[in-house]
Amino acid sequence: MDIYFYNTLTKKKELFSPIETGKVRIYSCGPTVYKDATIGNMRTNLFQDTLRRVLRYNGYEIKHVMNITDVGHLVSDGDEGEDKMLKSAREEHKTPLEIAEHYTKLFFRDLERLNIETPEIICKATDHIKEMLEMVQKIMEKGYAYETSTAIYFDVSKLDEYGILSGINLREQKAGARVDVDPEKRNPYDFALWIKAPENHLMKWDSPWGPSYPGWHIECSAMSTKYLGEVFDIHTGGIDLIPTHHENEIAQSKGACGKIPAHYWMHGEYLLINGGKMSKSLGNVYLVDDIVNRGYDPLVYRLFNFSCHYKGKLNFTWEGIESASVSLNRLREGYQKHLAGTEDVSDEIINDFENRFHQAINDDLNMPLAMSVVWEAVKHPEKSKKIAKLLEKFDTVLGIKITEKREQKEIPRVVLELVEQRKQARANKNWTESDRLRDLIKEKGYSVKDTKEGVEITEI
RNA sequence: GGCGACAUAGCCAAGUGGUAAGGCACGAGUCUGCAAAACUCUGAUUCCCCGGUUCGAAUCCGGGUGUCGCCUCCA
Repeated sequence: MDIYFYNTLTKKKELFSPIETGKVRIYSCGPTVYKDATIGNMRTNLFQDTLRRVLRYNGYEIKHVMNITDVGHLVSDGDEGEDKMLKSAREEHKTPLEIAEHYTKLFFRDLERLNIETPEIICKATDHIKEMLEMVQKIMEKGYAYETSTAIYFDVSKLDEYGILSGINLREQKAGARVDVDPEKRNPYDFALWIKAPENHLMKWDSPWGPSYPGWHIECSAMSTKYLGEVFDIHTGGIDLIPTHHENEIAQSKGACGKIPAHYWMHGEYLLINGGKMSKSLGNVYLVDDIVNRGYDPLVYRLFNFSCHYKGKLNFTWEGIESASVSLNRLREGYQKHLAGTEDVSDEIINDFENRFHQAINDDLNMPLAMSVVWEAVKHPEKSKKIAKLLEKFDTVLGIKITEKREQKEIPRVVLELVEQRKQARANKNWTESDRLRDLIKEKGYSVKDTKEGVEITEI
């Protein structure tokens, strides 16, 4: 079945056609490991994970590379200010390496909690200084870069179409809108490929230009080339990376080898907080921890993301999370009913569900539409193992662990005793006592439900 | 000033020419001693406004209005 993706490069939905039959090579811009990853970062990772899962559903073999930025990302994209890693290190009284290790660990813990698959290759910027330097030299030799007293800059005026991704036109840009600190820069949009290190700079390497360190963008170009080749299939990232980072990656690749590095550029939209933007500088940031601390299964956040297309703004509210939480529960219970079901469902119905689900995910990852098919299957009146099996197949894309049962944690003996007492009271039809005990159990943090199979005890 | 996105029921949201998916909430019912959970049923003559094209438009065109994002950091 054909797959269509919206391509930021052409601003159109296009038929996906890989370079190599049956294989897809993807590069995703990963985290700068200087602070906690937010649920906004995770939205992008969820989008990328869905992309992987959809491609695999279609039978593709995937080679997915994600970088870890542990050097070179300055506080400002205009190549100004401190390196983010150094700033965090200074603020937290740690070494840059410790900072990187700490936040990398937390990042992968969040990926795991959200059931996001780890890309085949994870690569750190600091492990690829050699490759980066080689690329900078290549760009330099081809005449696309120049040296100043502080850095090696890419000369954007040497490219005929800098800005194709974001649609900016250099001539129409307001002069001076971008304030430059470095007067030696030839054009306002020139960016640093390599930066000469001031004395006492913590992270620096030897280079033809003395002790220095990489600019932010070169790592992605160098590592994607190393692991995926000069041109690969799909490049992904958050929408904010379009105007600077990805534009510059394209510039670098064109400078080094004359080609745009990827055929398809896909970008995930922002997650909003109560209708406005979330940003580290505004301080209205939520972490996966915040969701877990409110007692939600982290996969609730995953399901929440499927309520909207990846290219649309998604508004985060606790009401929305509660809604997703109820949904996740009902999906899982619905699955259990089909699993225990003994009725038969025609292959025609199964194929129709499968077909429509497949069509939805192949249409630029239309998860909201795909979910409507999932719900139809879950709510199908005939309870059948065939549907349970189908839902398991769907879950290879959804990743919400639909087969999971509600966790029965160890219940304290005190609570069990109260439940036993209540059972007695109910047998004696002593409802006042029964209700009193139910309140008491609630105070201990548990709720009781009287089902046909007996009493169900759940932690609140 | 430049670039871009969006506007569909109380909320989230799909749908890009053929007569409005789905989820949550609300309400009614089944079950229950009562609850809770679960299940069943129920909601837009209508898609921001005004024109136009068409047999036919939420969907295309023109013009408004409003919201948001980027061009400072951020996925």
